[in-house]
Amino acid sequence: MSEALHILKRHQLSNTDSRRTVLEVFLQSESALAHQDIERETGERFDRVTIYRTLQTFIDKGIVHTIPTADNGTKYALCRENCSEGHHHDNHVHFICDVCGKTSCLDDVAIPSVRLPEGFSVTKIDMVVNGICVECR
Amino acid sequence: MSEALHILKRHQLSNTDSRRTVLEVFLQSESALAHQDIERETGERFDRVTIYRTLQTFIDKGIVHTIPTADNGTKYALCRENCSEGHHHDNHVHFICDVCGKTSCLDDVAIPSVRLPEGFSVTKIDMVVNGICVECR
DNA sequence: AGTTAATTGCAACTCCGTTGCATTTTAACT
DNA sequence: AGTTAAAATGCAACGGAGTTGCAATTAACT
Repeated sequence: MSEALHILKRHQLSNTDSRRTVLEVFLQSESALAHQDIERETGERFDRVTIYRTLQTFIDKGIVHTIPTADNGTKYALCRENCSEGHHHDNHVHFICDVCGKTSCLDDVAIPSVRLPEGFSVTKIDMVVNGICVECR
Repeated sequence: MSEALHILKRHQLSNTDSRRTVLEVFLQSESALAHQDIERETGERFDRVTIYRTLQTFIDKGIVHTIPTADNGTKYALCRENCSEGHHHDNHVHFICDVCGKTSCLDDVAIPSVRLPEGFSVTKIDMVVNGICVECR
């Protein structure tokens, strides 16, 4: 059984053409993908709306997580750790290369803790680093 | 001379109704503002486009900086430190309260340094913390 | 194979931000 | 103050991102 199929099964998602194909695109990609990238990589075979809904389903199930981009867009990447339904554990730094534009999860770089002023509590932290990646330097 | 006027003078910006009014809104606000907030606070007196252009001018001049929001929007806040033309020094953590929704600059909370893998260089770091602010707890 | 529920595609829509252009306002200079 | 050139504004129109309702299609199960 293919990896993609396995993931769908594990999350009790029905095996549809678009879900399988979108998952395969993620599995073959090293960097995070924008909605447009996915449209292109799937060969324009699926409706925009279908891809949006597929992505939303994957997010709900903890299969992918989102990454905010500098221009107020969203990119999507597979969750490495075991994210559970409705709760993500993507406590890692996201990196955007200024040269190649690729967005990637630095899975091994944990977000450092930060001391907030008295009375503030934390539920979520996003850290996005821009710079030049190891490929482009 | 009003504070707003002073800021405009200092950055060699002509003193127009919209610029003065938008600046005054910022000066009177504790939290960061979305474009919509500014439209409302200025009494719908200016065209959307004018406000967008005014904000862009302020960003270019280092008067305000942007803050990404969770839903891929943008908020704007005055720069406290002296940002120079074309270069911002907003090296502080941004905080979004899950209860009141207000976005604010934690000017006193510096972004902690982070160790990236070998070969990666850094040009910019964004850190956005979600949680509950001191007012809402 | 047939039934039911889930998924998809299509059309339409909202929202955010941008661009071109004609009109108005500002600022600088008599 | 009046003139003028440059800058700023308002309007209309556009483009992209994401959403919603609904009818048609497909998957999963007996």
